Amino acid sequence: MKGDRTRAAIVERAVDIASVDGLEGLTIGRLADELRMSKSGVFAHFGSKEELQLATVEAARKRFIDEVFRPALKAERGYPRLVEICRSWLDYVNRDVFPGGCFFAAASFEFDSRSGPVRDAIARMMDDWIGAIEKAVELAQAEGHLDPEIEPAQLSFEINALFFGANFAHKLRQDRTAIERARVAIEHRLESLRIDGAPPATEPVNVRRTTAARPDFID
Amino acid sequence: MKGDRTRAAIVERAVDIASVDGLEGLTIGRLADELRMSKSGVFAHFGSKEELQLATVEAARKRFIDEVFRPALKAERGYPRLVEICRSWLDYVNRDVFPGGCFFAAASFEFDSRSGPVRDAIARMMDDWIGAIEKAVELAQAEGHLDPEIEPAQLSFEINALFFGANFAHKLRQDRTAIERARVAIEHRLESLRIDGAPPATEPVNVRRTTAARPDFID
DNA sequence: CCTACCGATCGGTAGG
DNA sequence: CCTACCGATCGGTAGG
Repeated sequence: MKGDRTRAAIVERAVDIASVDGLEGLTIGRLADELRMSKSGVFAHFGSKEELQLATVEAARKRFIDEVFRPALKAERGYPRLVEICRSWLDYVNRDVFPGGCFFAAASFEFDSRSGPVRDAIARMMDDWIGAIEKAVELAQAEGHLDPEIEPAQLSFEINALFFGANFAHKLRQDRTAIERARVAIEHRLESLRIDGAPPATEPVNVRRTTAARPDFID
Repeated sequence: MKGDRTRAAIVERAVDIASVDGLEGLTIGRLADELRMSKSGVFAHFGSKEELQLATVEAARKRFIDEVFRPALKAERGYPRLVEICRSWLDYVNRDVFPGGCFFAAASFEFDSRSGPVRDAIARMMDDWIGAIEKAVELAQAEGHLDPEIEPAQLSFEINALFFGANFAHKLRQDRTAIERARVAIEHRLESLRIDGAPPATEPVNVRRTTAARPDFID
């Protein structure tokens, strides 16, 4: 009982640390310090750093589903739900659900050239998530809301790419137009595939103009 | 002279290590082992780990420009060059110019929630690179090849996002359709903005169908 | 560029 | 859940 609550507290803290400093940057000593526990007290809950990392990925997965995916399922099945999943994702980055931005974007790029159980857990999560977007596309097609010719795997690839692009521009470039740019790109794309008469997205699509360019890319 | 060659060898190795294990995962001890040098021999070239990281980012920048950007400049100014920059980027991931995939995608997501000179160097590089894409868009507009209404910053945002999505799907998901999906998405988008009569891209755009979906995203 | 070393921290263990 | 400890490795230094 109490052990479970302690473990949960450790793992939630681990998720926040890892979203900023990475799953390899996560250390048992730092966790212990921040939670005012002994290192061995933290360690005992997991038995190895790898098990701690796996528990951290799993906790991040649950937080992601609770904060991003489940709320979007309330939207009407078909085109509205597909749009809502995308808006929910963009809102999740804006809301700082993880202090370091999207946990799984960071973890994906950290582990994409490694091997082992941690990489596999991250890849499984991303397969599932992209599969969920694909399923939303298929449902929108089945409802007669979306062009039946578009391949769900292609569209979910594009949507996910724009999510990562938004996270990147928002966090690294501190570009305050990033989220809106991604929303506009996604909703223009979806709108171009929407069947006449299907329920539209609730807000209009608007592009804002900003300034641009740096000349001196080559030294 | 000889010191310069040694330093260059250290830094090239550092780039390869960091593309796989990250700029924080890069250690002086491992570099020394792989290059059969003493730790202090490696260390003396830089004076601190941070300076080593900065030298590593700079070497990666040069390799990126040589392998991705400069070759694409040979293409005819305007629409053809814009397409060629995108193809060059996708080819660069396919060719394994860095063993861990795109160095700057990995570095961007590793440092996007940190502060300091290393983060700033990565952000500057990405600003410059995205600025170079913007400039290619502006040139295509100036040549009368591309819709003058599209905002260069919006289009370069979308293109860069699809690059990251390609790197992600190719490296983490080991999806062999990833590069082609990104190419199709980018070239469809560019084609939709191309002015009638402007020089087209050299190859046709083709979407291949593949299988999809996993059902059980929520446990 | 080397040997030899420093204190701090890493993941992990023993024993309670 | 703790104290007390282990060998290995970290970034960095002294002195040559």
